[in-house]
Amino acid sequence: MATSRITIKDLAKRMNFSVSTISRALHDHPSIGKKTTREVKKLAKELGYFPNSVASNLRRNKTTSIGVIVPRIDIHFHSLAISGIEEVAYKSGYTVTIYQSRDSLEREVSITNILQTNMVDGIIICLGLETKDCKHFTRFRELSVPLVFYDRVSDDFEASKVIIDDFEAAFKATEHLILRGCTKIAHIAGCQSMNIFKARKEGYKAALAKYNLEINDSLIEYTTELSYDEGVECAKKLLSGKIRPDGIFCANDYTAISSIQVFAKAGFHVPNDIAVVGFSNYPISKIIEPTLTTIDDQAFEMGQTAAKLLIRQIEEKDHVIASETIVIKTELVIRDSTRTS
Amino acid sequence: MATSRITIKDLAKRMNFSVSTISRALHDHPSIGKKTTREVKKLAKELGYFPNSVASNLRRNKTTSIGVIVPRIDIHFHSLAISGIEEVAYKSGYTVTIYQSRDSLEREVSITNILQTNMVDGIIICLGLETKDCKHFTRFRELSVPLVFYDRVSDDFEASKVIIDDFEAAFKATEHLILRGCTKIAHIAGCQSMNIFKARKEGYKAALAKYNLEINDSLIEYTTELSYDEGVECAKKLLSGKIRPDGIFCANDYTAISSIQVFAKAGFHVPNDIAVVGFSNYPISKIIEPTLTTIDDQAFEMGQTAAKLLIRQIEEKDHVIASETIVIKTELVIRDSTRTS
DNA sequence: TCAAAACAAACAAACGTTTGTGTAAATATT
DNA sequence: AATATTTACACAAACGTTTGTTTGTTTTGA
Repeated sequence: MATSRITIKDLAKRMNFSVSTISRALHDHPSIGKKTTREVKKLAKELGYFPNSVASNLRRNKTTSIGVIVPRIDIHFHSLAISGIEEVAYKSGYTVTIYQSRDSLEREVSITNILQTNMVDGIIICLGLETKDCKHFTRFRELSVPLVFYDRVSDDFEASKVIIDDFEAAFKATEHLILRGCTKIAHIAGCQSMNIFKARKEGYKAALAKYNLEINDSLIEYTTELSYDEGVECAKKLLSGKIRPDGIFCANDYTAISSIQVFAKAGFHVPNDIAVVGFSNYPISKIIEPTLTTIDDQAFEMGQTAAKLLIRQIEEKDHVIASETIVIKTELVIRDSTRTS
Repeated sequence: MATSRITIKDLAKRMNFSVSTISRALHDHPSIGKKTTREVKKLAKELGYFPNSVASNLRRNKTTSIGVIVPRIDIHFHSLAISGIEEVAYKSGYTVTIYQSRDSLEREVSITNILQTNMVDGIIICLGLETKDCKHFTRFRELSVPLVFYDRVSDDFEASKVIIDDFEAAFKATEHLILRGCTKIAHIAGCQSMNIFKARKEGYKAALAKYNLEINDSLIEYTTELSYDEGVECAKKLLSGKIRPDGIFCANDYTAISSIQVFAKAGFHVPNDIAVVGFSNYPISKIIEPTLTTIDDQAFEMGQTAAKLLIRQIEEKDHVIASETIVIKTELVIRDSTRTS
């Protein structure tokens, strides 16, 4: 038998107070007597009263919940980011509801519909691969629901963003290879319709340029999704190409690992014959042998920052919100795949 | 300037209908004329009406949302499970809000408070390490909010559960080592206060017993959290122990990988000198060299099953709900770490 | 001692839906 | 043609809060 939930009304009836008095007492409103407040709270605890946030939300027109749209949550980068989001949301009293777009535009749009009826106070988004156009997000602007994009953002859409400087990170990574003596540095690139992967390639090129190394298109291999298997293919091409590289900067860790393995299997020593740098600092990168030098993309911190930014915008809603772009500092983590042994 | 949200009232005013007519029209209620229904829907679309689910939730006393409590979402097992949960929830029109207990009992309890005020329709839980006692969940039973536990469950608490047969999986894994010729099989075990890790150890022992192999306690190493580093320690102990094992069954993939690496570095060939089986089938296990034989723990499917079970219970709420325990089939994924080359 | 101020609580409306009931008009039944 | 039935809609209450306003009582200040 379900004992039905106890409400403010129940407390009011039991104590012969009005519901408004109970409500105010529970919120420590100054116009309620000290003694009354104490007793109301006591009884509330005794009876196991919990506020019904649905009712409260309706009345206050606020849900203290934020929606998060990610391509897939089982990708480590995103689960880490969500972890960061949840962490600051929890501490600020917000609730996090998650949605996977699975890189489908249709689903992303459908999620925006759901979010609109669900009345979240703000939304954090990492765009799906198919999304070229953010018009399905404009309505939130009209409804003054703040948005914060992270990692995969749209240049054309004005909103707050949390990103890393992919260009600078790639530059740093490539420069690291150069400084350790590599002169023929290859690049395994990600899908070029995504800004972040384009930026990584540009950073790579810029580093070569700075040190007067030739930029050779035959040393750049393209993938569509930076999978391990694609990495193997790319590495094999590099292995059998005209120019044998002595260093590779890969746009993620998976392709970096395939590269290491392909070259190692072909008899090359990593890093002595060929040094490899990845991107993301996935857990695997410190376990693989040799351990992988990589760029830490600060997923957790990105999530935290996005959430902080969003909550600030939610709570400053009366003020005009200036879109803000925060660039998170990345870190080059040097490990054995570039460390001369 | 925020154009304020349009409501049923607005539609009613514009069309000179009562709000009840609008509401019923939007829901295709038979007592509303075909023409009216059509026109209401048309105007609703034109004006960009979206239902306010908070109001609807309050009235219907139903939120079509489910809460998920996991220790940490950035653990691959959990992010995969959540992905499965989100997948079926999405298709059934439910929303998923996530909470991380971070293996803290205090936080787990605090989350139950939040969930109680947030009025979710049901909860999916993977218990934190500190949780020995589930009394903070009993109130949901009284409130008739269905619960489904997965993976880390409590034997003492009656509720629906989705688990794998850890005993059987461990048995299978160990048997696999035996059948390939291993006779001195070690085990790297997880925290024995958790059922699942205890079961894995028991399954290991049972397999040895079945094949009349000696169960030797000096071949069992214990860890507290099955970390990579702990795995290295355990493997080193096994390496320098009296009895040199020729096979290891590890309670997870990380410790399996450390074992492989420690033994390989000591000059042993994997799998010829020592075969290794892990547990979980983490992404890394098919990338590491040699690739790792392991038990696939079906995280995604567990999540899906938990969500299906929960939603069924939510929607059959008038009926008496029988607690149900579903055991997901695991799979032994045979790879190079046990495949004689 | 009396008005003014401060205190403590009640009243009532509102948030946007959903839904049981009531009621005219239109249609069907005889 | 009178009654019964159906159709199509309106009315109003309710869900559990929050909050502006009002009311009654007590305390303060001169």
